[in-house]
This record gives sequence, structure tokens and C-alpha cells, in this order.
Amino acid sequence: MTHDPILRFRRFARSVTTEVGALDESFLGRGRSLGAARVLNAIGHGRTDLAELRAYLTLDSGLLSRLLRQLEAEGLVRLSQSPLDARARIAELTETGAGEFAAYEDISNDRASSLLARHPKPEALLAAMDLIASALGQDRIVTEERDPRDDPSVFCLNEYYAELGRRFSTGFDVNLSCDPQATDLIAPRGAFLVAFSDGMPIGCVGVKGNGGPIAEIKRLWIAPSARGLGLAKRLMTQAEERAQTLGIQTLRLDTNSVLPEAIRLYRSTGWTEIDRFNDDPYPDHFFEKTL
Amino acid sequence: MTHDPILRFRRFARSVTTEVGALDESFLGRGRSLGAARVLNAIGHGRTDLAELRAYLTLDSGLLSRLLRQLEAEGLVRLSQSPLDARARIAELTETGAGEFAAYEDISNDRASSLLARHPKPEALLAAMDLIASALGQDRIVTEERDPRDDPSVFCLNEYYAELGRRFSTGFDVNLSCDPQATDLIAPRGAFLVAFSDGMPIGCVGVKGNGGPIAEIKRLWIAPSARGLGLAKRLMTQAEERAQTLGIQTLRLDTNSVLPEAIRLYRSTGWTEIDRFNDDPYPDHFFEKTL
DNA sequence: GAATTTATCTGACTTAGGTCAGGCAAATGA
DNA sequence: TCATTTGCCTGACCTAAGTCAGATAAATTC
Repeated sequence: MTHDPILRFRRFARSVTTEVGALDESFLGRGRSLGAARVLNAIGHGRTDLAELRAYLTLDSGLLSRLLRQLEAEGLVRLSQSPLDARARIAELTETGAGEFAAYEDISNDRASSLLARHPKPEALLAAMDLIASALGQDRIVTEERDPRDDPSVFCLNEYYAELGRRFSTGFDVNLSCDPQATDLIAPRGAFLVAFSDGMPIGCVGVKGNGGPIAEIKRLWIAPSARGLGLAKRLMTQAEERAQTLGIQTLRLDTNSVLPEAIRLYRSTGWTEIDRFNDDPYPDHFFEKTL
Repeated sequence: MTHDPILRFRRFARSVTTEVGALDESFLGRGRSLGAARVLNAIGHGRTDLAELRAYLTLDSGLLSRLLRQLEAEGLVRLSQSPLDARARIAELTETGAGEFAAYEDISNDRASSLLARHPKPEALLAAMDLIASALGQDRIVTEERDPRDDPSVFCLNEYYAELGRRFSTGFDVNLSCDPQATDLIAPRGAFLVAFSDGMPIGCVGVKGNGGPIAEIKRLWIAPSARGLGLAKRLMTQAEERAQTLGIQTLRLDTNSVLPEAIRLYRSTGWTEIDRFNDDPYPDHFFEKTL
């Protein structure tokens, strides 16, 4: 009874609601309504178009308009016409606004770090949070095509290498493997896709092309907290679609038996096993798919 | 940067807020305000005294009064005078009210179980939730004196035995150990304390007395998700205080070196090591403390 | 038994949040 | 070019939520 999964879930929901409520309370301490504070924060986080703000905060256009007017009157926000569309407006923080935004950030950060600081195992706590955030945010996972040298891409790639290092009993040395050139992973030769969940990179995949009709899938990685949610399949489908739009006809990939989940995925999604097509020391399985 | 603990925490907060918001939205679908729904739910969960309701939901007495009147008019709630205090009132669900309450429960449970059902590792997800709920609910942990045969007590004791079974290489057999009689753990001879976090039992400790001035501390257990938060120390302090009010002058306990955290705790809180005082096969360390 | 405290109710009031219809001006498409 | 769509604003309006100052009656204290 006490172990009932649903009771455990609901206990969790209750405790988090209380925590979030307390955060809202402390936001109120700055003498502004929660709505106005949310708008200020969204602008501070780089959401400048009014349409974008409205969509993100799910606000009625009238309501947003009024909240912005309020913030403008306080001297926190500057509104200007969009250079692209004279009907649209753009919101920016003034210097005072940036200061106020920083104050809200401090409140959030203080709560977060004090909770983490007084916990005996902050890393375990964070891992638990990642797991839950990925599970809850399943429907909000978005994929973006990125330069493989971008911050989030590099983060994914490093996690990928670290994972291989753990899986191969002999470790993994990037320099021994055929590390793809960044330009081969960027259109028009190829592409690099990164999956984000609420702004955090949780997976990636690369299409490495050479301008010809044959390209390779490289660097498929899914964050541990997001495994089992079908993200790998989704990323692979998107990579194949992107490859097609780049004019690629055949995709190949190499992999290793220390990655059985990956091999299972390829077998179940139309890939056929082929002979070795490179002399990279790490892989022992090779696949091909005609698009 | 992407690995910044604070960003991870805030991503977590965002995703949970969205989930909780969605739950509230679906509550609204039953044509009642969130406030009224909260009151109905609290009554359904056994909170009958108005004062208790007010404290739990942090509602103004006027507001609660009005929400109750609304629920009463809908025929969901029956209000009656308290038999103990003619000023106080007691709220109960009518049959219709119980049906409505069940509908809200179903909404919550459906969300919970659908999330758990579509996750590849529901047990890991639940463990993560327990960990977070314990961390967030630190300030809301309450200790109650319970009959050791109560549901939550039995849950704790079973978890305790299972834990010992894992720690002892030879396993643990309750029948070989001196399992205390329930009556020795109930006032006036002794006491059994259970710590609850948002209704879930997360720790226990027993004072086993025999009517004389010497008693024993038994069955100190803390749920894995709540370890390191200082709960053991707190439970021990409360057990010692309770022992004192029961007229006990000296406390003893036995323990084993497979439980090093416990031994460290006893050493650091005024217990002195003494000679073996029983012939239980499991313990190898014995402590005493004069109150 | 009088004074005080406690538990709740009532009515007046405020505020945040949100909806809706209509309006204006720029952009778009036939 | 003209009708339509889009992006935003304005003012009127509504509701849930919450606060506050008494009022009432039972319980407690002196």
C-alpha cells in the first residue's frame, strides 16, 4: 500500500508543487506580479519577439500588451519596431531591466544551490532530476540542426566519447578513430542534429557526407536520462530525412557489439548488415540503408 | 556550461511546473474552481476539521467558509458540529461528493500511471521521485508515535529486515534475532516512532522497555531516499526524549559493523561502547547512554 | 459570573489573471 | 490594386483568489 507507485508519484508532485509555490512567493517579494515577472524573465532569457513571448508564456495578446506596458512604465523594458516586419514589435531589457532580471535569476539560483548544497549527494539528486525532466518533457523534445562545433554539440560529443570509453574495456581514443571533419557534418555535405529537452542537449546524430551520393551516420548518442523513450529512433529518422534532402541516396554506418541497443535499432529499422568498408579499429559491425 | 547544476535544476523545475499545470488544467475540466477542488480533495483524504483544512491548504477562514458553502450547495459536502467542541465544524463527503472525489483521484492517477507506463524503467523513475521528494520535503518531515503493527510501521520494519538481509553476507533471519514484542514497543513500556515525509513513511526507531529503568533502542531504519539528511540523528533524539518521559534512565542498543553509518552516529551523539549484554547472534557492537 | 479567547461566519473590498470584440496598420496574395 | 490576413493594441468585462473588519457563539480563564 505504502509502496503504491501512484502514491509515490503523487507524493512527489505534492512536494514539488510546494517548492515551486515557494519560489513564486519569493518572486512576489520584488513587488511585481507573477505575470510581469514571468514576462521579464522570458525577455531576459532572449525571447524578444512578442509572438514568441506569447507562445512561450501562453498569454493572450491583450494581457501581454498590458504587462509589457507596465514593465515599460517601470523603465525595465524597451519596445521597438521589428526591422523585418513593421507590424511586429521587439522587447529588450533596459539596463535597469537587466538588473531586475538578474535579481530574479539570483532568487532561483539561490534556491537551487541551497537545495543542492545541503544534500549529501548532489550529483545523485541532479541525475534524478534529469531523469524526471526527460520523462516529463518527452513531448517537448525538439531537434535542431547545429554546427558540430557549437557548445551543445561539443557537450554531446564529449559525453559520447566518455560513454565509449566506459564501454570498451580498452578505453576509446578519438584520435585512432576516423573523427569526421566538421565541414563534412555541415550542409551541403552533411548535417549534425542535436535533440534538446527544455534547452538541455540530450542526444545527437551526425550525417557525414563528401558531396557524393553515399554518406555515413556518425556519433549517435542519447543521454542516459533519456534512454528508452524512443529518441534514438526519432533522431535516426530525422537524420535519414535530412540526408535525403541533401541528395544522399545511400547511408552507411559502423558500430560495435558493445552497443547492442544501437545494433538492435538498426536491424529493426531497415538497415542491412554489410562487409567492413573502412579500417577504423573500433567498429565490428557495418550497416547500409538505401533511401 | 550545459552541465551547470543550476541549469539542470531549473530545467527540472520548468518541466515539473508544466506537468503540474497540466494536471490543474484537467482538474478544471470538472467545472469547479481549483480552490473548491482542492478543498474537496483534502476532505476526501480524511482532513475533516475545518482548522486542519485551513492549515493544510493555507486558506483564510473566510475563503474556506465560502468554498465549503459552495460545495455544500452542490450536495458534495455535509457540515456538522464537532462533538468535542460545539464551535468547531466537521466536513464530510456525501455520497455524491465521494463520487466527485473519486473522479479527481482518477484524473491524478491516470496521469501518474500513464507517465509510469510509457517509461522504460518505472522503478528507476519512482526512485528518482522519492529522492527528490525527500530532498524537497526535508522541512516537512514529521514524526508520529505509532503502534508497531500499523501499516506504515510494518512497511518500515520489512524494509529494515530486507536491508539487513542485503548487508549481511549470510542474510538475516528475523526469527534468530530477539524480535521485540509489540507491547514492549508501546507506551507505557516503550514507544515506536515513524517519520513521514508527505505521508510516506521514510524512517523508524523503537524504544523497547520492560517497565524498569533500562530500555533498548531497536529497529533504527532510514529509507535510502532520505539518507544523509540527518534524519537518523533526529529520530534518535526524539526516541531518547520519549524514553525520558516514559521514566527510562538508561538506554542500550546493539548493532553490527555492517552498519558503519549507525556506529558513527552513536559514537558522535554521546553513546559509550559497552560489553555484550545479550546473546543475539547478529550484533557485534553494544552501546549505552545515560539520559 | 464576567472577561477573554477561540472557531467560525459574513459582507465589503482588492487584485491578478484572463477573455472578448473591435480597431488599426502593415504585409500578403490574387 | 484591392481584399484578406497578420500582428498587435485598446477598452470593457468577468472570475477566482485573497484580505480585512466586524459579528456570533461556545469554551476557557480568572
